[in-house]
Amino acid sequence: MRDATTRDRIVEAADDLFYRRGFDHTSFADIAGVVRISRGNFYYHFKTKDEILDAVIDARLAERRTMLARWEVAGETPAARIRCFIDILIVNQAKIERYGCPIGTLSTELAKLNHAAQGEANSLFTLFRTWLRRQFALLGREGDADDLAMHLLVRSQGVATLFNAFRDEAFVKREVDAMYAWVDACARDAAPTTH
Amino acid sequence: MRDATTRDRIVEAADDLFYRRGFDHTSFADIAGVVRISRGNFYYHFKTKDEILDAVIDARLAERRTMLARWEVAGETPAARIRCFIDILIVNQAKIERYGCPIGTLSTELAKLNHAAQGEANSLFTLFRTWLRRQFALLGREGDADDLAMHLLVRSQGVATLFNAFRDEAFVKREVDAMYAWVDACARDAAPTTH
DNA sequence: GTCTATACGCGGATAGAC
DNA sequence: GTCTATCCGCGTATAGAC
Repeated sequence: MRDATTRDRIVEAADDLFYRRGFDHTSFADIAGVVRISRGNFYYHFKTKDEILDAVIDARLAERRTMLARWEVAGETPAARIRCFIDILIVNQAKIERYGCPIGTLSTELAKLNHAAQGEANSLFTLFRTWLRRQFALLGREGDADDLAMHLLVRSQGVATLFNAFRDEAFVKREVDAMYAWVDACARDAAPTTH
Repeated sequence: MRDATTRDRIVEAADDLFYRRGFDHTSFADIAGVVRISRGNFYYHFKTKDEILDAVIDARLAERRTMLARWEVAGETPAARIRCFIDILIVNQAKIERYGCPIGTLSTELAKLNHAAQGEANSLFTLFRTWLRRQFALLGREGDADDLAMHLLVRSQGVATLFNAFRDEAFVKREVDAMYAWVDACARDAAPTTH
């Protein structure tokens, strides 16, 4: 792999700062400080701050798509793959505790800013929604796969928000276990395959 | 009731704007425009913007306490009172669709800003958590009342976040119905009273 | 491609008149 | 108690040298 271009390094730093501090609250000076370039140099790579946001969202989309592809390989059954999704709350525990969910908090912030990129940001949610829907369908829940996908997004978003507020690890563990049990129940309730 | 003081009107306008646009993104000029006072006049009533935030949080706490007291009267059973909480998602549907949950989004924003008032803002969550815990205990679930309270907060927060992103009313209705059913199941699972 | 210098408005905050 | 005038730093963005 070649060295990261300056553009790539800007996007990477912005991604991190937008997550940790929020999009609006992150300044060019903040990003420049991380990337070690001057503020003026920014405008060679991007015309506006909004263009950086678009690039960050694209990068997040690409990264999550790669992650989903990995789960396809790692999970032998649909239930196992859905558990990979639930496990994000454990794997990224430290970051979620401090900064919440990178997708949910960006979506929420852009809604308040009434920002043009709201739709782009929400496509991150849609990526997971669609993927989960397929897993639930494979689980034998074709009829309500999308409802189940949304329900799981609800619970993971809620856990992220409240973990960020209360910072209680035992709480996350309980909720994750409850989600595991719920997925198992979904599988049990599926109409038995007839063949 | 006496006329609202200028201070009250500032707090009321700030409360609304902090909710709709976010705390950081709301300027003194924005609030002054609503209240129809000059920017200079602010500093007679508050020393800093952070003091306005404290006052807004206090106002929200007082308002929610009043609301909970109303529910105590309106709901004949613990289950009915818990349903009052769930119904916020319906009653405030239009606002949640546009701006999310006023408590959750403030908590999330202050965490990113690493703001001193994080604890104050989280006390809004605690208010509901404690109240719900008591209702679940009265329902016969003394043993895990707090876990159940947190679980309901998880689901209402998650629904608010995803409703704000996807703006799908049918989704809210489904999730609210599922929460109703879950509360009923909680009541059924309670150990039967022995006397 | 990266830099320095700079424009220019908006942010919170202060001083002091009325 | 409310106003006007003003300070000053930081925000995005631009111009142009190297």
